Amino acid sequence: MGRWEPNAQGRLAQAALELYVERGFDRTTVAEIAARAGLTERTFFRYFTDKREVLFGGSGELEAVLVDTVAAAPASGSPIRMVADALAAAGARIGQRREFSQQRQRAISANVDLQERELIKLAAMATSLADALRRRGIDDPVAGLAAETGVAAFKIAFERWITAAEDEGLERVIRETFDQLAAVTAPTARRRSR
Amino acid sequence: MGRWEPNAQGRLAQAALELYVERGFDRTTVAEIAARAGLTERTFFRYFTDKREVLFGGSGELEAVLVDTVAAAPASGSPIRMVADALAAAGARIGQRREFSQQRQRAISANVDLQERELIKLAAMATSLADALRRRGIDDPVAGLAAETGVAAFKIAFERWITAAEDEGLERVIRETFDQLAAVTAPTARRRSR
DNA sequence: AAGCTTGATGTCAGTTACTGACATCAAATG
DNA sequence: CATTTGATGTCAGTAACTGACATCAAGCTT
Repeated sequence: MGRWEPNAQGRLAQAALELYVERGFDRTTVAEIAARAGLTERTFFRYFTDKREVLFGGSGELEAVLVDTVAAAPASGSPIRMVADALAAAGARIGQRREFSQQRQRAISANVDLQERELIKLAAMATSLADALRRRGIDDPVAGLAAETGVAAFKIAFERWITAAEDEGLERVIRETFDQLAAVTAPTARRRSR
Repeated sequence: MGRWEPNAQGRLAQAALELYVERGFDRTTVAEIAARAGLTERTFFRYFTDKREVLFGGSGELEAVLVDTVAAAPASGSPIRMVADALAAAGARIGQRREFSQQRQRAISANVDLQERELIKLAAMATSLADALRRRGIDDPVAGLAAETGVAAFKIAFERWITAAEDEGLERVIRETFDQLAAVTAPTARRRSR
């Protein structure tokens, strides 16, 4: 048996999520999180750069999925197709833990600081996607546009998935949302009801 | 002559921008900003909710422009068209102060906390746009998608405008970017090089 | 004009996120 | 067995932000 309980980082993340849901992000102190995990405040800050980051541990892996998927995509696909596939692959990962995602999102929705952090994680995903596209020979502005609009679609899809009465499968929702995207951004041809 | 120098809020905002550019956001204390404006730290926090907000004073007006433009848009246009027009109108405002925007963006680019704040302002714009669209009878998911992808396009346009060698006119860049958007998100027809 | 009210500002004390420097101590290592 | 290492703790400090109360010129009332 080791000197300390195992998985300090995981215990901290778990304790933080519980407390953020129980009493809200700003009525939770880092000292409380650490105490619930059987550790001290100082140790919390060795694992997480700040009080918000504790909810965003998986974002590095997700970015890797995006980048790898784009890197491995067939060259025959359009940029937006590559982006859609990458985000669907990421969605397949996230989609496996809907219960957790819902709890986490409940905490985030209740606090602006956490929303800011979520947004910058999504922005980082967009940046990684755009870089990956450029490595596939796709120039700006297409690379940037495909990445940013793709992430925009992902946001919409994620929200629909998380608030739905039952689990429709995040990957599937993402694909449906990308189908709708094409119709929405098409030039003003239809609907010209003159 | 009044008891105090006029325009305390403006002086604080000016001093903050200067200091953020001169030595960076996190090497600037609120006390320093206040001192440069001839005020105290406490007064700073009466005008701005936090140290970041001081760079985002205009965001309320911008949202109003977006909402008003969508509300007044001809019913014959598509949702994405309404969004494009609204963002172009907002762009016309911002576009008049390129020098200021560049300085401000230099400060933001150098600091993650400021980037987070900027992202949530953009997200708020998207939310307002979506709400305005719904008031025009456009349902989800179209309203949400048009708003989010529109703001995504705006981001790309703004970045191009701000980094360009010379001022091409933000409104014009926005319109060009929306034109490219349709091509990017179109289904995989072209480019099918099999 | 004397007195009262108001509103912008200042002062001060307190909480909490976060950081750097140093201490501890069981386990791994040689 | 002595040494090193790595995860944790302790402690002191900075700075963002908040609440409570004080100040005082300008304007209003009578």
